[in-house]
Amino acid sequence: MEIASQYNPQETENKWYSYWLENKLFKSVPDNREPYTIVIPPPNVTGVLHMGHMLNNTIQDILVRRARMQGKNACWVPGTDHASIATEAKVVTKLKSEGIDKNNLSRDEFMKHAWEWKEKHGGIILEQLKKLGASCDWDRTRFTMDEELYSSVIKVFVDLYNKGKIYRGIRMVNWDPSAKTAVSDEEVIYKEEQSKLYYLKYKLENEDDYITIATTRPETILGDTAVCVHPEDERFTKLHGKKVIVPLVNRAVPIIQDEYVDREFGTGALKITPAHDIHDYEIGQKYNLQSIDIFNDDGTLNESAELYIGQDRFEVRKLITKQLEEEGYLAKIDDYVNKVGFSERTDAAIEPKLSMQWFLKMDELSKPALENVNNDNINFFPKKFKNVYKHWMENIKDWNISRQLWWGQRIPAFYLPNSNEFVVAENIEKALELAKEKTGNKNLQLSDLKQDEDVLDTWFSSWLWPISVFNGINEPDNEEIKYYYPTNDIVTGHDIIFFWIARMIISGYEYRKESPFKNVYFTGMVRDKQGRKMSKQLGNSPDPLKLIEKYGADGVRIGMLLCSPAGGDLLYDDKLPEQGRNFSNKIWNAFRLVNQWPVDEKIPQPEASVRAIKWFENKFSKMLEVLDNQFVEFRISEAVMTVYKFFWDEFSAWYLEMIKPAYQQPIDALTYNKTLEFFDKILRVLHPFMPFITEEIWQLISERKNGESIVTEQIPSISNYDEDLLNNCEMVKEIISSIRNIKKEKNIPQRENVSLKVNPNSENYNNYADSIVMKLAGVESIEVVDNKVDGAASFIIKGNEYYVPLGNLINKEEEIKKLQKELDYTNGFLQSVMKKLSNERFVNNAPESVVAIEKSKQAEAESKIVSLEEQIKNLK
RNA sequence: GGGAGUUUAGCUCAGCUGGUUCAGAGCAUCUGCCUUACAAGCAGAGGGUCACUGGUUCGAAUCCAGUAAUUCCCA
Repeated sequence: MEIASQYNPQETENKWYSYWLENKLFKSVPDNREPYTIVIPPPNVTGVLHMGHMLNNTIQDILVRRARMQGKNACWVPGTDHASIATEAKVVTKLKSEGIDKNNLSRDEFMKHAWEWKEKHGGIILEQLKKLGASCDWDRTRFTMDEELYSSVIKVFVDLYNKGKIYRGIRMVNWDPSAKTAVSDEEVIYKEEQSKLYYLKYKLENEDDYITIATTRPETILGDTAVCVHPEDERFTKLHGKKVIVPLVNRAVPIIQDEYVDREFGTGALKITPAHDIHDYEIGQKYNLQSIDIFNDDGTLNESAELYIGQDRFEVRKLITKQLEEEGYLAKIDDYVNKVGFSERTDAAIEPKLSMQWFLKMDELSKPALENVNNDNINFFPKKFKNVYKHWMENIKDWNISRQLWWGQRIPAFYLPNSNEFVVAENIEKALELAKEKTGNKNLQLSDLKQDEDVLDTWFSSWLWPISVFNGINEPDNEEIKYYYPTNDIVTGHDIIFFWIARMIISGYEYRKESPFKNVYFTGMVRDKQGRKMSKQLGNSPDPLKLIEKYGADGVRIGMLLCSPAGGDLLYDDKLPEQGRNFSNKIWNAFRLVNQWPVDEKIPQPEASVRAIKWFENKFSKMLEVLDNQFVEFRISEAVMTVYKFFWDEFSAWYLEMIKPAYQQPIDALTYNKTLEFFDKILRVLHPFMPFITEEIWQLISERKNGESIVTEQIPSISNYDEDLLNNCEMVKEIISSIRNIKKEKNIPQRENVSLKVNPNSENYNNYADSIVMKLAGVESIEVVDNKVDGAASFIIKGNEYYVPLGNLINKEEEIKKLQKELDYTNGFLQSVMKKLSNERFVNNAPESVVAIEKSKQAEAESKIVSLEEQIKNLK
């Protein structure tokens, strides 16, 4: 069969992915095997695949495929998250483009549009994951608003409410005026902004003097209810107890004193707007100040502002500055850099706002979650995130779980007629019963109850994900949850350690008395070459699907992993998938080589092949051991490098060369079969990393039955290996390289044979692998001698002297120079060893083994010096 | 302002409890090769005062302290 010299991934990848699906190879049902479970971090239903997903899901796929090949019942649960704010924003925008205003729709009508949008666009990202080769059990695909998952969330809300963990209260929240909802602290991104510091003059009441305050937000003066100075600030002592007039609105407000004020900042006098700044709010509480909320939900000014009613806050900033200046209140404007919070979802500037919200009490709930990470019942990789986690958990604040949106799980609180009183129940029928009980009014109707308008924070549903995907909230004793929970590993970016990881652990202990997973693997952020985050604005994020098209999924997977130590950021560069593609090609060509050899059953097995096979078996075992340890420690990028180098160097460059038959000569059957067996084994080790090419070659390497696949083959298991044999082979490799180098220096073609003479001075010498030396180095004879050889290039390995007689090709001058250089180096080395050994304190204090090592270094160096000196003498 | 991390070759990073394997890997660079699996390749080579200063020790990239740079988290 004619096989292309370059591997073409496009042709094979779709073929095998369909084959895997058709044969249900990723399907998992509970049985008596050990389970291995991962739940996917559900990507946003609005999202498309980006580089972060690529990395994250490649790692998960590797873990799952490996577990599957270790005979475990591997289950990778895929799904998506409803992303309330992001999705609602998308739908609103889409409706707008169709001329529909959300405000004119009923809740039900809007939800219909939203579901339509979800059905149409919500599955894109999962389809993209298939291109990457993700071996998810697709039959298990879940969505956080699926009925089962929705009801789980509601059930948990009711339960926590009944346990007294959920309360309603007025709080200063981060208000997103674009989405018109509160967002959590974690969803606010602070960015440095070039802004201005405005110095405004407030006139004292009934006096001609004034006090100057500094603010970055002049529009908020309309909500001012005090001016605050530091009690010990002598500049203002005379003003204590007086009142000032807020400009434009002419409201008289008190001057108060509090140590919160930073005397160095601005003028040392601070305006206080309790309704629109968290610190001002606290001060307002402390001094019983009035709160004047001057903003509407959309960020325009309301009637309480008295001025500029209905205009946007940023527009008002410009207008009011102008007016203040015109009316003589503006002292000056400075340039100023400050941090402004923006909504993660809509990028609108966050407005601190007082509003009625639902909260979850976290202090008690979070205790087991803190403890079990502290005591390593749950392991974080890398370890350093334990600190971050601990710090957050120890200072945990109540979680604002309500969002003023429609898309999401609606809060199951039902208000009594014309009242702020409410009951909480899983459905309105139950709520009605409770309401009747509560009011004693038997005549209440369903229509009398009014459900809370808010929905729950998306994370309030995804924190249940490892449980709810197995329906473990609704049916806590079902077979699936009992079998798959707790899951094994979770893989996610470290940026959602609080959003998601911490909260999943909390809910895990609350609802299953057990952590949702044993290991948490945090990936780094994918950045561009210059270290910048990938973002749409910068346009520095490559399209993953195009990359897969260009380099193959296997190539991209390898590329992502090569430079991604756990938790460390990885700087993406096209060089990476290119390296991965090159590796695919290397594997492909190794297969081509083996595949084209004619086999002759009758010819005997050459000795070199016997030795090579023995060596390779041992080398392979050792590699498996190394790889295993790397997986235990989640050193995935090192594991990739291990298999990469093993295939490229040990298998392709050494083993295949050792057993390669002469050009157009057949290979003996024993060696051939053994080589196919090795190839098969390596493919299985490689499969979790590169699923497509390994399947392609595995299918070609031997006849396979329909439905058979490398996906469900066993990964080779570790066996013992002989370290001495491996060391010996490393020595042989050195000999071969040395001879090749000599040939190169003397311009002797590599395939021209030379003879080799050995003066074996050390017990390390053996002729076990001479046949390999002869074959790979192009040596026609190896002869043991007991003295120096004239007219020869030489080298010393492990105390043994090797000579390649070259007659008049030898340039004595050059040879002496070379030997002298090595002699000088060895002398220096010996001196440093002697320095140690002559130090009494070293000899007395260091462990014996260390001293012994130094002594053997001394002996080796001394004997090397002797033979180098003799060689030089001989040449002269 | 508080806390955590990082600093090793041009780049990205390994170096676990101090002592042959301790100064490494991959990529990049340079040199020579279209050698009958692979130029997406082969054979070689160069490249680091292990951020800086001091300490502990017979011995420090490794432990301790301080300094600097840098990143992240929290306020």
